[in-house]
Amino acid sequence: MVILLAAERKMRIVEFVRQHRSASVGTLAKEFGVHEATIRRDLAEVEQEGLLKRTHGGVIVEQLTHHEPSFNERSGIQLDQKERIGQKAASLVEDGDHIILDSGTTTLHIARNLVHRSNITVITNDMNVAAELRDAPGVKVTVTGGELYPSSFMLNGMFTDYVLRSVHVSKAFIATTAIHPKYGLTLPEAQLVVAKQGMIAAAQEVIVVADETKIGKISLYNVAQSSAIHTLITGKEVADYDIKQFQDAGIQILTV
Amino acid sequence: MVILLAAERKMRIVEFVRQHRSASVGTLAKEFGVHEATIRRDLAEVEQEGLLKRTHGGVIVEQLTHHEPSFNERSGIQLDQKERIGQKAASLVEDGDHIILDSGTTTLHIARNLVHRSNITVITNDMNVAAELRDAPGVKVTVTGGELYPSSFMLNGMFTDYVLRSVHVSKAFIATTAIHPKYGLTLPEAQLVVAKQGMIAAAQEVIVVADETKIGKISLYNVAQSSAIHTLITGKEVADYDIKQFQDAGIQILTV
DNA sequence: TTACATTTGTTCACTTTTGCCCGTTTGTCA
DNA sequence: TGACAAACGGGCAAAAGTGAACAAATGTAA
Repeated sequence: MVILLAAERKMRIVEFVRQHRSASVGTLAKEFGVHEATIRRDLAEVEQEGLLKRTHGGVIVEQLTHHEPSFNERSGIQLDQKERIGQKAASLVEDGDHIILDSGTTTLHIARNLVHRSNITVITNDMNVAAELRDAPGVKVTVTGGELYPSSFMLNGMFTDYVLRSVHVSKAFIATTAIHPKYGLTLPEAQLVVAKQGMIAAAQEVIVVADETKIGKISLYNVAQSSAIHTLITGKEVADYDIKQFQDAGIQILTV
Repeated sequence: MVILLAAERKMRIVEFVRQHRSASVGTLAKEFGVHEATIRRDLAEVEQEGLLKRTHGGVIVEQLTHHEPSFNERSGIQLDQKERIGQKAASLVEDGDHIILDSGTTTLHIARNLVHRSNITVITNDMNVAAELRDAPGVKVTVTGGELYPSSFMLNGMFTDYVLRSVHVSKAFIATTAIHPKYGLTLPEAQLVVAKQGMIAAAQEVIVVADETKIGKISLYNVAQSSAIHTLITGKEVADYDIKQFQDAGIQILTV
């Protein structure tokens, strides 16, 4: 362990915590080879300067007050239902999970409900979802990259596909405009098919989130059969008849 | 150990500390073969000149970039300078160009000046830059992807590097916290080095944008030598002496 | 050479930093 | 809620660093 100047150690602490989002006093003490009491004294000063925020047991990065996380707030339609779906979906995420969040307004609501969680890694192709989770201390965010779709925040293309082929996650939350018990997941645009298929292939468990208006719909391009989908989360407005159809297709359906 | 004149030793101390980011009195004493008391006297003078900052046990480089950026960026002068640099940089972009825009506040100003242009492709690792150009009808945007840095909009990591290795552009606009005529482009954080090197390698013409406060600074990690940089755009506040130094190093320098 | 100024090295009293001890506070879990 | 362990902060002494005074070495000029 190289001995550092006190001033430099303080700067490195700030760097370290910014990279790791948070750190315990013990971790920092071991990292820099000094006594825990010394770390506490350092942290007191660093907090005084407003760079980090002290908590019991360690530090976290100071939550910036200007809460302007997402670039844009759209979608008034089905807002209440989407919010309920987002909350339910987020509750399926366990600490330590690595998940994929597809681009969409419903998945954005999932992100909002993950802000206060800890030790979660999120891979997304939506800049809005990424921006929402940007300051969440317990959430690591990876953006897929790719071409930015005009007047949206979705990324798509060969780079997106490459990243999705390079990862493996426990759960993928997929948004869609059409899901049908027999024909499965379909899309109106061919360009988006590969990315969604990549997400499905990268996940152990595939969870589709869709409000009532998407249920029973069929679009032109086939993305995935019903058998590839494990769970569907939708609103309680959906008819019992439809629910039964999905259950018969082997899909676990959660209505909220 | 070569015996140095006092004045030269002082200059060498400044260089040494700038390269190492910090140094203890003992290290410097051994390095220059003089007594610690002599080093202390030197440091007192050097600090008087405002070149380095004294701490208990040694010295560190005055980290304007770490503690005062919020102040600097809010200060109207700096903002004005960045705006001028952004405008000038944007004027170098020709219709049909494919360019890389690095993450940073100055490069964000470049993006703002590209909104009304046509037939331009922008590759960026900054979600803010991407969002700024999102609705520009004549600009295609590709985001590199990667891990999202806490409290910023920068993307970094293996996916960023992969994308940068996969593209070729006519011009890359690089932001930095330190550029020096002799030591070239340097960074305080090791993790960002590969991405910047990728941008430089992907471009036919490398253009560094840096306001006055970055000129002549040296940070720990080496990114690129001066010979790899074609053009430097900075504010007219920069001293003629510094300008000449960069010109002698073969860098075209534009002051606005 | 001598006289004098400047710089460097040495010593020492003083200050800051650090590690450790221990009583108090805080978070967790049954 | 109460018990328990972890974390905290204040006090203290050892260690490291500092500044000032002074001596020694070096440089300069008559």
